[in-house]
Amino acid sequence: MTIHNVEIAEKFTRLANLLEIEGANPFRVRAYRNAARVISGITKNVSDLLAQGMDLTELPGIGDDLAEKIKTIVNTGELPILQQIEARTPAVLNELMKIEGLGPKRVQKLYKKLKIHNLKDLEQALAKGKVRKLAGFGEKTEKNIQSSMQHIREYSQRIKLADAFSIANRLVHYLKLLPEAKQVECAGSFRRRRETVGDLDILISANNNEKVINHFLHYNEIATINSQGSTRSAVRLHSGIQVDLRVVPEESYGAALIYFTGSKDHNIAIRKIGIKKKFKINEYGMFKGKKQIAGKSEEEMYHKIGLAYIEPEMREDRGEIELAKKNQLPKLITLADIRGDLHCHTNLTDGTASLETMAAAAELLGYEYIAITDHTQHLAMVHGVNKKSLLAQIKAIDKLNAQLKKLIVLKSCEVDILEDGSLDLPDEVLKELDLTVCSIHSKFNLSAKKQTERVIRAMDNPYFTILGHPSGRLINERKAYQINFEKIIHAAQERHCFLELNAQPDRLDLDDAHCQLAKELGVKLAISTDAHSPEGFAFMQFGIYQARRGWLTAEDVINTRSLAELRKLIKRK
DNA sequence: GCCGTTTTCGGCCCGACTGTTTTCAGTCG
Repeated sequence: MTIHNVEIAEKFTRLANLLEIEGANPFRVRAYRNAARVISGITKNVSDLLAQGMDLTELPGIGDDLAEKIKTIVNTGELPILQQIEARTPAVLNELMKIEGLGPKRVQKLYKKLKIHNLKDLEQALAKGKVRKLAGFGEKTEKNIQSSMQHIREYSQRIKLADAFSIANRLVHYLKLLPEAKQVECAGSFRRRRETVGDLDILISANNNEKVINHFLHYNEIATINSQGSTRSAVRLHSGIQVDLRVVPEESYGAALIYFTGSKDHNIAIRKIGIKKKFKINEYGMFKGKKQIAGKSEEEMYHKIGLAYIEPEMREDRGEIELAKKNQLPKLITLADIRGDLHCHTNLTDGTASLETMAAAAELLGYEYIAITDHTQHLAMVHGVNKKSLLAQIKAIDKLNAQLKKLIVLKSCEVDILEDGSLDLPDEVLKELDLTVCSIHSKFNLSAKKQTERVIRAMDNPYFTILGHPSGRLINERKAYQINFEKIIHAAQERHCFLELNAQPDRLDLDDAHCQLAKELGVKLAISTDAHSPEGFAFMQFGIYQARRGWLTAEDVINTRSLAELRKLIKRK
């Protein structure tokens, strides 16, 4: 049995929560939390690394003790200290920590005084009015707990980045209407472009706080106001998302932007560098004694502590700070680098627009090329193409290309990878195409071994070009299928194939960590929208964000190339 | 529990807001 990194991380997180509830040394708790984060941030399997003889104490925040505990988990699947603690403190207390306003101290009190073990117990105690009678609790706390529980029941998930975009942009636009608001930005995980967003953190620089906060509180999408002070306020919108607003003076804007963009771990790391240089860093700026020496802009803050400017998408404390020290940060890809889209559908299968309409839309975007990739016959549900209909489409594309002035339409299709790893159309048809996108659309539940072999066998076909949506996950809906990515990426590298970063907002597949792994192992990606309509081409921006989170440069992505270069690059050897 | 160009012991990021207090603990980001 292989133990996966997420399982190790989950054990440490559970241990940290329970220790905290028991009132353990907070720094010990932090050490376990940190270990969970470090482990889950490693793209390679820790059990494999151990088998290769790696010394885990080389990892940041992992000392002799934690290295030993990780080994124990890998070898036995168990963490004895966690079992001991769970024997005396119920594991389900973890659930209670998710409620807003309940931290370790209050959870401990609920458990010890009222024998509350889980959400159900809590609900009953609340109904009987027991909670408000506890010392430190009161009527308002009781109400807050009830409303947070209600919210958890209704919206347990973080929302997708694309959904957050429309909500955030509308709010930012509203806030900018006020002349007193000098600079307005949505910070937090939104600005780091994480694939899902928990809440929105809005930062404003102004010299009239009262007016700004008042304006904010009159936004017509606000459902409830949770807190309001002279520099910050928190509300919940009708859409269910929480918004935290913070107002700072202009001379602090850069410092505050770093602080509120996070991640928390990135901030802790840069504050530590500040401390070494005898500076104090907070959201108001950088201080030497009482004197402010930086704070107006992010660039100034980073430079003052000897770091190159770090793009928000990289601020996860995954090694970016070390690179910034050496001025070796990658130049991240931008939307402007993209010259074409290699995955889109027409109304021949499940798209909504004709070949001609899709081509015209791509031409308007200034693209040099697109690949038309309709589904193949195995996907009968959408009338996937067979040999005959694909050959007809090829003819239509030839005809269209003769008329188009700026764009070239590449002949392609999204070929189903069948269960045995064969492709859904015969080679004699595939050889007529410029490239293929090969994807799994069936048999998601194979074992990791079988699924991996299936894909690698497909790559053995000389007409395989790009592996489409490689993990098959749908964010918040469907988990990735079991597959060994390291093996897949190695196989792609050996066979001169490519992986897709599918830019559909509910896919964003590959994820950031696997983008990084592909780059490390020398495999290039195609960032493609999988557009099913002309509007679908606009999803490219979300693919770019994910790519930036995976540290990709224009060099790492094949559809940043001119058509001639692309043709050379995708030619199988 | 981790870690060291002030350290192998004694630190570990830091400030705002709420609610329950009557000066501050708890929580959050």
